[in-house]
Amino acid sequence: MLQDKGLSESEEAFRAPGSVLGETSAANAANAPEAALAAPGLSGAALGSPRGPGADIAVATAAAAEQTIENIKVGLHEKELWKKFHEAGTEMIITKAGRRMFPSYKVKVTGMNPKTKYILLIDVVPADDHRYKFCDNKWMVAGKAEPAMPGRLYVHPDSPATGAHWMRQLVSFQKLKLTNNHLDPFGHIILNSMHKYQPRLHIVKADENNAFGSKNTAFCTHVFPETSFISVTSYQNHKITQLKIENNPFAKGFRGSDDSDLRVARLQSKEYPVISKSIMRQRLVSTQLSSKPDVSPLHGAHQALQHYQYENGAHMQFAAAEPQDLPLNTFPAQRDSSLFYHCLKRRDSARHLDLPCKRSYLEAPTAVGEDHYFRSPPPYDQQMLSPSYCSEVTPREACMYSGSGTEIAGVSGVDDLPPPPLSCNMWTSVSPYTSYSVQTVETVPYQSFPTHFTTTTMMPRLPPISAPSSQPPGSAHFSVYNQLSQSQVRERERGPSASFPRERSFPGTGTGTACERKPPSPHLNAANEFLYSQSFSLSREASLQYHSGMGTVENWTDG
DNA sequence: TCAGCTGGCACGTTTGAAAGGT
DNA sequence: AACCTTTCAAACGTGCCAGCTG
Repeated sequence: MLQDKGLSESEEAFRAPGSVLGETSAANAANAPEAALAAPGLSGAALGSPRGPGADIAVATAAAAEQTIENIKVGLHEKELWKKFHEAGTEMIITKAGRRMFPSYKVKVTGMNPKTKYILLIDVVPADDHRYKFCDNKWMVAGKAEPAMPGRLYVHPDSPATGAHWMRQLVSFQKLKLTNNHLDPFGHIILNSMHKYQPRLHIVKADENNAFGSKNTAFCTHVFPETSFISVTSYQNHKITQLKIENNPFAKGFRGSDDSDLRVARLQSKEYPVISKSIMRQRLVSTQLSSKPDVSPLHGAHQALQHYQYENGAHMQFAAAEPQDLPLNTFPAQRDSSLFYHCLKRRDSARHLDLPCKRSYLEAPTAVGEDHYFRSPPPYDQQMLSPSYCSEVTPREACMYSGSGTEIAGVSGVDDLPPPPLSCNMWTSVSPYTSYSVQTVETVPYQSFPTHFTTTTMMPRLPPISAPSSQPPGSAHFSVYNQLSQSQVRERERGPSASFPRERSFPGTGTGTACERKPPSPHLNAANEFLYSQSFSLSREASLQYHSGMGTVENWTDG
């Protein structure tokens, strides 16, 4: 199950002549201008940064891991499609029940050690601290961002798996869902509507226990700027709607009757609004209901039919075009690309690939259920303004110790705060994207993060626990379990012998209450902890220029 | 008043199970 | 009995709109 079920693109798509991947390499950032590296956590030692006693040993032992990690390259699948959306200003619907991303996040990974196990996970971090509104066919800043939502991680269900497994074919995060439900029990990524976000892919080397966090743990982070998006509860930009309808197979019901018509409709859409089937249907109903008595009942239907014909490109003129429906490229492309993809489809015959490590991943009891090494960070503004917070906190101080908050006394603004309960909502992603390293080759009008490397942290820091978006009291266990996807929830309930069934979601009812659920995957916890730790690790080296998304963990004790 | 959100709807896709054939 | 193919139905994902809400 390398790919989420339902994924059918073949790896040949990446091998076919002419196919090109937008690729990032943790090691070769400087040599990959097309790559957008971000959030790198390069070992400070590799850059000659000052370290405390013992750090050199840790760095030396991590060298081997770095060798592997830094060779990993990640290519974004369907980069062209992503760019299409990006140029129009990608919007992602968020719903209470959770909505998938489209285009879905799929990558091709190369350069892994075939025998080494890795954990792949995604988080979605705020791209800035603005709230947006769609006005005059373009996105405009509408104020300051609301407090960040719990920065959940989406761990690929195959994790941990060998490099050979990951490299075998596309790695799909198709099942990742976005929600605006602050209390979402399914582990979906929680976002604020009308905010801009940036997904990030993290590749973490698993240790001998199929977890990570040991001394040699290394990781890299890959960011594709074209995958940034603005979360919405309903589409704002008509062009995005059309792109979704045209490209998402699930939205075929809103297309024209056949491809040729669709193509014409696409051409027309540049100049005239496209009236979808559903609009036609609903207009038909409303028109029939509201039509004047002296008008034939078919009149409305006729009008609606005309709309439908226009949608299908049967006519070249449409006088009733509404100005607001005119597509407008609110985010003009900054980079002309000739990238081309071969998008082949095939059934994934190995849909239910069962990894020996999966069982432990799914069933192993949590190794961390206590609040022993998380501390609430200062509020975002403090993070941004406080040099001590950004640059003087070590991972050990932040994460490796249990006990009192005095161990992170260097963290400004946290001393007065009680330690938060351990939770998978230990947001790894809360502070705006600008707060950590990003190398963006291309710039986008609404992006505010720097277009060149300015190193700060590997991962964004925790939000203030006083933030309104924080977990409700006593929800720690609940939150921890939240990291499991619905399928994982069901999988757990089916027991270890169960195969991987087709996923069914049960919004609202779920498959049990939070208190009935089993402990979360240790990997999920570890993922948060590990990545969170790196934020502090790299904060310490804020003055350095990083060119690789790699980091090491020193003195990690996995639970 | 209005921007944003929610719920219900219809449509097409996906997928596992069942049925039938080899 | 085992395997493969086809068919079917239910669940799912999607965009749409009316109505609701703060």
